[in-house]
Amino acid sequence: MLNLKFIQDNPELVIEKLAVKRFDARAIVGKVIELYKRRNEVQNDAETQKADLNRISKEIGQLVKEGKLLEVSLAKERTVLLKEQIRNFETEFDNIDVELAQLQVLLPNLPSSLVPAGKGAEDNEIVATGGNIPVLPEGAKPHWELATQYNLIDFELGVKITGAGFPVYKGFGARIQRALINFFLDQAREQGYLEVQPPYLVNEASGFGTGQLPDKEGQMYHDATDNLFLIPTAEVPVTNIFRDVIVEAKDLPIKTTAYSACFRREAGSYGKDVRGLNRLHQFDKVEIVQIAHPDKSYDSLKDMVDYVQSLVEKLGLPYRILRLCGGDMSFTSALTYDFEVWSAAQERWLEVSSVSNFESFQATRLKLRFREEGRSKPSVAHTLNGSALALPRIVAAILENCQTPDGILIPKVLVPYMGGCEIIR
RNA sequence: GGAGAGAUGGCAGAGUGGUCGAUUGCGGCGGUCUUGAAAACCGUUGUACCGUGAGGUACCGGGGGUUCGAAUCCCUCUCUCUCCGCCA
Repeated sequence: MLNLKFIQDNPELVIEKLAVKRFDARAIVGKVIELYKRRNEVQNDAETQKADLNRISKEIGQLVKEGKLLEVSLAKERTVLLKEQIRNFETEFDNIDVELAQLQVLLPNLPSSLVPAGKGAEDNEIVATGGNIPVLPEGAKPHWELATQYNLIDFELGVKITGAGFPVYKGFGARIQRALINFFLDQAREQGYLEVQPPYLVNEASGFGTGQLPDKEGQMYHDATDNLFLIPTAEVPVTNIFRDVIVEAKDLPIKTTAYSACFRREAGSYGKDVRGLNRLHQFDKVEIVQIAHPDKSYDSLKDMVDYVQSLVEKLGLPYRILRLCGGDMSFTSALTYDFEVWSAAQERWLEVSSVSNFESFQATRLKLRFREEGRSKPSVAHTLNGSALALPRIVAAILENCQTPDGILIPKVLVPYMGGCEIIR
């Protein structure tokens, strides 16, 4: 979320920047400035009177000790009005504070200056492409047919056990999942990421910290009995490791990676978008997260984009990298690069990674700060994260792109992770 | 699920109505000493908000109450730990 003082000092900038995200911030910003000013006035009034009350209280303590009972009761009388005024100011302050907090979470993050204007997916900028689009043999099949033919994934079984969007992976299908997870984690470790295994259920404070709450609870599965949420991405628990934390500047950037299952309700999706592995309620993903110095966070972003690019390169998948336009970006992001791989039988691009710099937007909510050497005050850090990578669509692309009349060719980098299996027959 | 204990500053751990933002120890930082280091000694060491500043206000798990005054008393919620039960 945006800092209130920042909004007050830069109202025009906020309005202008959020217009790129197609968000009209004028009314909210105006209200914020008005309330913020009033809140400061009220705070000043309340604190001045509290200082008086505190002083009188001390005097009373002294007078009691000296046995001057008449003065004591006179002093007590003086506090009656003071206390009432303080109560009034505090009530007003609290009301304004609540109102400000509600307004504050309505404002999206400001997009970076690199973000192109635009409405939706069609306005995203392609900044890089790589790999070769394969020419498929006669009778090439989409991944859901291949998955059934080679007995890799049982969608029907998942429906029986749970419902649509919860496939059961079997045999080499299960194995290629495990191979990808291990490959991704090993690669991340070599890049200096610390591997962690986070909880899959998070509390409300964590959901708020990374921006899923209060607005997007519809995206997450919720356990009402204990008021816990199934994570939609490891980003939530991993980033919340750093909630209410002050780190040392010399330790930045802090690089963390985690594999987790991810759970998304995906209400409202239908049709070809949810066919096969295209969109699931439960899927596997390896996530990378960085905590960075504000001056260096765009270096971190580049580092992460380069790294994700190296993964799709190593897997030999045709890909492109998009810089998302204002209209297609998430609420919390300042700059996002999406990675898409070519799904040769479906003949469409599938998003497999989204790498974002949130700048101070999450960190402000998280109260994640860093301290420079010496005795300077702590300041708010920057957070970034990215998928590296999400599995299902990678599996879909491998099945489709690597199909041959003899079977599915396993990408070379995965063969050691598949017990030497080079082709699924 | 049953029973009990507890929540205080980076950590450990005092404090049971007034001068307590909070004794002390450890850790951290600065200094003296030393060829250097250790030890010893001295000093320093939370966060947020308001204020140009001096300074002020708040925070002892969260919320509410009693009181001129609450870390301290009362109510309530949450969480943690221990023991028993169950169990991967």
